Amino acid sequence: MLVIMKRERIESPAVETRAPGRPRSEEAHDAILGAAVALIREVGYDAVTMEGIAAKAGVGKATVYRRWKEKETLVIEAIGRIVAAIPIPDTGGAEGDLMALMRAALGMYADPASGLLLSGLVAAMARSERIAHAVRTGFDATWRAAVRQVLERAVARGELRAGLDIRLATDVIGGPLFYRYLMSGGPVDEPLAREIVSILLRAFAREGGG
Amino acid sequence: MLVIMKRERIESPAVETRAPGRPRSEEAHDAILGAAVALIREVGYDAVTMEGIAAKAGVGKATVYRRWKEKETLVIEAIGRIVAAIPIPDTGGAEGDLMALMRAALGMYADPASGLLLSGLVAAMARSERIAHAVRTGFDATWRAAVRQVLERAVARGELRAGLDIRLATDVIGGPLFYRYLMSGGPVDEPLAREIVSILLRAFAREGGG
Amino acid sequence: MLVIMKRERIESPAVETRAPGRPRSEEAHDAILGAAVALIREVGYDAVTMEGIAAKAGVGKATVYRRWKEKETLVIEAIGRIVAAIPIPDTGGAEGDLMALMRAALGMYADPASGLLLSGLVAAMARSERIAHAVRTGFDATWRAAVRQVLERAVARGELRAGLDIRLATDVIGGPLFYRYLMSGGPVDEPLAREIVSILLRAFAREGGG
Amino acid sequence: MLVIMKRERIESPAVETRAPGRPRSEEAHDAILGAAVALIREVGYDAVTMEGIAAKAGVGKATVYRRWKEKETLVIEAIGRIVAAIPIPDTGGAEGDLMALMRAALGMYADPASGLLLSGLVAAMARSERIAHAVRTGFDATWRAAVRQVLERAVARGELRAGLDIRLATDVIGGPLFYRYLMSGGPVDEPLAREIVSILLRAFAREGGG
DNA sequence: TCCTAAGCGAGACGGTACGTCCAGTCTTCGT
DNA sequence: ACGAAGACTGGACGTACCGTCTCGCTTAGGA
Repeated sequence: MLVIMKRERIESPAVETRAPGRPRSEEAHDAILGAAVALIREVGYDAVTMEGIAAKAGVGKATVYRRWKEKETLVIEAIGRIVAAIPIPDTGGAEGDLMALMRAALGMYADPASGLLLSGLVAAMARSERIAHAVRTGFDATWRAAVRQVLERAVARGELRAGLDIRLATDVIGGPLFYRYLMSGGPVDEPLAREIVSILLRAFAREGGG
Repeated sequence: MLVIMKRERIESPAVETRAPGRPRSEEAHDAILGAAVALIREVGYDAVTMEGIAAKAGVGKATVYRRWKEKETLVIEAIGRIVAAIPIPDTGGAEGDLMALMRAALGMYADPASGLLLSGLVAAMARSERIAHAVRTGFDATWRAAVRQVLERAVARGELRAGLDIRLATDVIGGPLFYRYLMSGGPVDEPLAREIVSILLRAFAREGGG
Repeated sequence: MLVIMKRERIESPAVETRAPGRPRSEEAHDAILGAAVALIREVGYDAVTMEGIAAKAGVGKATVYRRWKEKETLVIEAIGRIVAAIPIPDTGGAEGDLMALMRAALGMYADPASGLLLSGLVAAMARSERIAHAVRTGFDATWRAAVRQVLERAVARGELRAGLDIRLATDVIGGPLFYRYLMSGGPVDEPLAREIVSILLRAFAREGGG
Repeated sequence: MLVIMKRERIESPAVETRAPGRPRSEEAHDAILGAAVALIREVGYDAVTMEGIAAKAGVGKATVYRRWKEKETLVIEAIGRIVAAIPIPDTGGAEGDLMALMRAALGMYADPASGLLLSGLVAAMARSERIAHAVRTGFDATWRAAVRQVLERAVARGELRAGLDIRLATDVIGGPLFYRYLMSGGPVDEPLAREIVSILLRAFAREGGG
């Protein structure tokens, strides 16, 4: 699952030594990243062009290339910007916590821009190991961390059995939504979320429990 | 989940009525697809060009564009050639049947071409409703039909509870593999498959059953 | 000078005839030539395509190529169709005859289609000696013959001097209109015609004449 | 009549204000025109391709298209390079001056490239008002200005009658050569020039003069 | 205060591929 | 044995980007 989060700069010039000459403009930097994010959401990954980004940012192409050696590098960083902080819920129970997480995910899928973003991302990941890595250590990791924390708390409370495979559980929670959204085209909604949480709870309930 | 089938042409001329004029050359068609497959293997997905494909196939560019409106469509179909069909298993038990299905899926994910195929497909689907429809009624529907048949048989045998949501079950079976393969990057292997089947069987077991 | 006729007869439907499987080759022939003429007038020589001609004639490309080996050959023949019989005037005097000829020419220049036709023709002549020959022995020759006859009659009547260079006189009559129309862009009208006739009469008046 | 002049750029960027950005390369410009001229000579007008020109000039296609919107415009300008300027003669007499002008024109017609140049120009003018205007205010105007000056001097000297229609005289001088060269195919030579000058002098001689 | 290095927006540069359009040829079917 | 339809190879067209390279200018810090 991915829920987009806040991420810091991936590529940056070494700023340790004081460079001579005019310093790089922080404004231009932000404008470029902002334009890239906007274009990725608007037209999708493939249709984004460096010229379009530069134009939208009101910046010369050279200014873009001075900071990012190639399109891929910039897009990776831009993708990192498309983040939502995902609050880790604490409702006191596993079901409540998981549903809160699910609702955050549903919110993302409900955004019409997400289809292009997600699919473009997936295509880019398949083509570039660097992009794949950026996405995995970026917003996917954030989601997984949130799920992990919720699950561990549930284990600690005795709601779920100790030793459950957290990675597996995470994929079971997020996978069906992802698959439905991108491939099979069914509704990605609250009932689906509820069913999945229910399946998970049943499957990983404390032994001898429920 | 999708397991690629025969050769469900995405772009195809209406073949209902006998067309006048010279029919399209099956040789040219095969040569183009063959050249595309060869080039994808040689230089990789991104570096494939329509001009290169036409040249390697010994064919005019117009002949390529007559069949595939755009590069993406052709490349997707070419990659689809690499992947194989899925037989509907009948081992006599739900677990055996589901694992057989899973192994077919694992086989596809194990093919290095699949990442490109799947991600290209996903990106194309997000861009084009036509492609999305073709994939959903083609590749994906085939997989879903196989799963449905296996599940219905299990219900008939009393292994699974009547009235289970087959669409949901299908997404729960296929989603985690798809998600792991394209997004989170974990292993898509036999243990994962076994766990998922196990979760499903537990979640949808006949009520009161063991 | 060339004088182009207003020739209709572009369409050749007339499908009333029952075809027992015998060639209607003459119809196709005429339809092709008619379509070629129409297209030359409509869009100019360069923009004419064999496909356009075949389509407009309601004929397959092969049918066109069966009769004319290449575009040039067809266009040559089509151009030959765009000729008008130019009536040789006989007003009883050189000035009247020449002005009658002039008015025929002015009529052609007044037709808006003539600009494209003429310029296309000129370009085609420069490119192809065969086309040049066709044009020169086709409608240019018709014009020259008319002028010649008028001038010879005038000589016979004693209005113009014997031994005048008829070719020169013809070029002096036709050249300025042609040049103005195609190059300098001035008006090609009655006053111009009158002046030219007047110059010619003065220049070639019988020696010792008025 | 036209005698091609200096280098009256047909397509040119607005040069009034200092443009931002990298200025266009004069080297590239010359290389393109040079390559175009060379190819026209080598393979002929029709067979010239923009790709060939760009390749021979060692230049990207975009660099060519940035300067000339279409093939025709470039080729016309390239051909214009082949032809030289026309000096305004001053021999002291109308006949001498006019014959000097005529000889300049004959020189142009004698150049084998001129047929292609002229016909291409004419075709382009018929297709494009912009090109027509450029040619009329460029090439053609230069010739007309020279003729005008010669004629006005002759009027001032009393050799030709006051109030003669200069535009008419210019067309009568240039038209027959142009027509003969492009259409009727007769010789464009000194005798023709001499006859035309003679006709003109007779037709526009000072009244009562001899 | 001026010098120098590097920044800036703008846009041209050489390339490569795109998707379209014809020329002239070939192939199928129907009449 | 035609003729209509339309596919075939080949190759130029004009466009759009890529990543690089000037241009004339601005913005600092250090001399």
